[in-house]
Amino acid sequence: MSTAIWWVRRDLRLDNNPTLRRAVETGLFVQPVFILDPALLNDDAPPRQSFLMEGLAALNALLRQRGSYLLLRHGEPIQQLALLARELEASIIFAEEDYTPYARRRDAVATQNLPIQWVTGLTALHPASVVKVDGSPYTVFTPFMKAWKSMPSSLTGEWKAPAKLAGPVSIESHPIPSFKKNTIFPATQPEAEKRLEGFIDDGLFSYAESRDRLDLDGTSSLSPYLRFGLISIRQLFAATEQAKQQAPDSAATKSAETWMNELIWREFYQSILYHFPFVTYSAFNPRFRAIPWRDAPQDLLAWQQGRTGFPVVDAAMRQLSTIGWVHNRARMIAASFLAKDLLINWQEGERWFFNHLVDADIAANNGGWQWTAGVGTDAAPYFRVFNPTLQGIKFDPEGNYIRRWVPELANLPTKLIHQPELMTALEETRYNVRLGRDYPRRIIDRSQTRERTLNAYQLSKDGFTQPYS
DNA sequence: TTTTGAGTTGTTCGA
DNA sequence: GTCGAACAACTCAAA
Repeated sequence: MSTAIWWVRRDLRLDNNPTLRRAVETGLFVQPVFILDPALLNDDAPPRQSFLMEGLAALNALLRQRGSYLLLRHGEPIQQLALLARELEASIIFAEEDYTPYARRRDAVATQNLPIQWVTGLTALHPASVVKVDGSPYTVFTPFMKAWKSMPSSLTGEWKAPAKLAGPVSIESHPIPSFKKNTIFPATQPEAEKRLEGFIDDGLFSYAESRDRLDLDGTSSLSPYLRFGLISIRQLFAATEQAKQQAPDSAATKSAETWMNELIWREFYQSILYHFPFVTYSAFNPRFRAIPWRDAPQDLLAWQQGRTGFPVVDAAMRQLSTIGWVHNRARMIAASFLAKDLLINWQEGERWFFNHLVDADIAANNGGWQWTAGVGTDAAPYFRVFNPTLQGIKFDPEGNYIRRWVPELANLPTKLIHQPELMTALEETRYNVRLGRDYPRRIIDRSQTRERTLNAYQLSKDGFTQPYS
């Protein structure tokens, strides 16, 4: 009997895995394979790399319970797969589609050289299937969302991996590189399931009102699990749809709807990346490709290190470097500050986030940055500049988010924590915080930055003469 | 082809 | 403290 290879990529789970399911349904022996691609392994993103390794170890443990194992190799993926296919006498390979430019180049080579079958699973719906009647892609979220919801459901119900997954032969596997266990986001499938259950039970129906609160756990915190496929996006949609049927009131229904739309945002940005791969190196909107960004390495450094003197921005940036995850609103506040207050190229911020976030996904990270910088699809109007003080007061009313991540301000009363620069000398002594010594003074005066930014964006717009295409 | 309605997440100013 | 308008006029999607 021949073998089917399940090429594991960013679908590190057994249950509700459409790719594994396809492989199992061939009736062949299924051998799970993961290739560590040196081109994707670097030391720029330690939290994500570590999460991946932990996820691989957890997947291997699950497989061993079923008499199988994760066959791991290092090297150029297509070459390694070709070698393995020969060693295993495999007649077919199944893999989940991935839409980054790098993945698509690699996978095109795989299609030409290997007996490979592609399965949609990174998104609930294939990006090429949610398009306008003329076949062109959506570039505005709301029409995309409506079209997405009108599509026939792709939900196929729960699928549990078989209790036995033994392959015919055991061939040598390279060891999984060492990693540091993530104490905040344990990279296991049961942990992801637990979080989903917890969020559906207690969180989903209040999501609309609490999701923006920086000081509460109002979000699902599932993003790292979605990023590496420790949980299935279709399972999230199905669980949400099911819970929505039992919503106790219209507010709860609305909350479930809001959460579902967030998941559709994820589908939207995957679709944007699929149809417009140039967004990885260029603003989506050609009018905003000539903004005269500031070259301000000191300001960039202060932003990266959480030393801007704007408490909520600093809290976000320190949360990022400490745990590799940041509340979505805090991401927007920090991103808006970099692009629209410091007038530093959003791509600098995109890269920093990408290297530090445990959940960083090219499509979502890029989409979020382009949106916040006002240069992307359906973007925030460019004159919309977040005021970090107001955002802090509104979404961290007691200042507890700031106290947690900027501990030198923890003693300040709520009245001052969003504006430590208003402290009198007496208050500095009383709370034992000296500005410029214990906490930085503001690195910019925001009263001028809005106009500076509007001018810079206007210049780019005015200089743009090519027709929009 | 032309027209029309709509478009995630804000801030500031002045009444 | 609250409210509406301005920000700047724009593009997208669908009828």
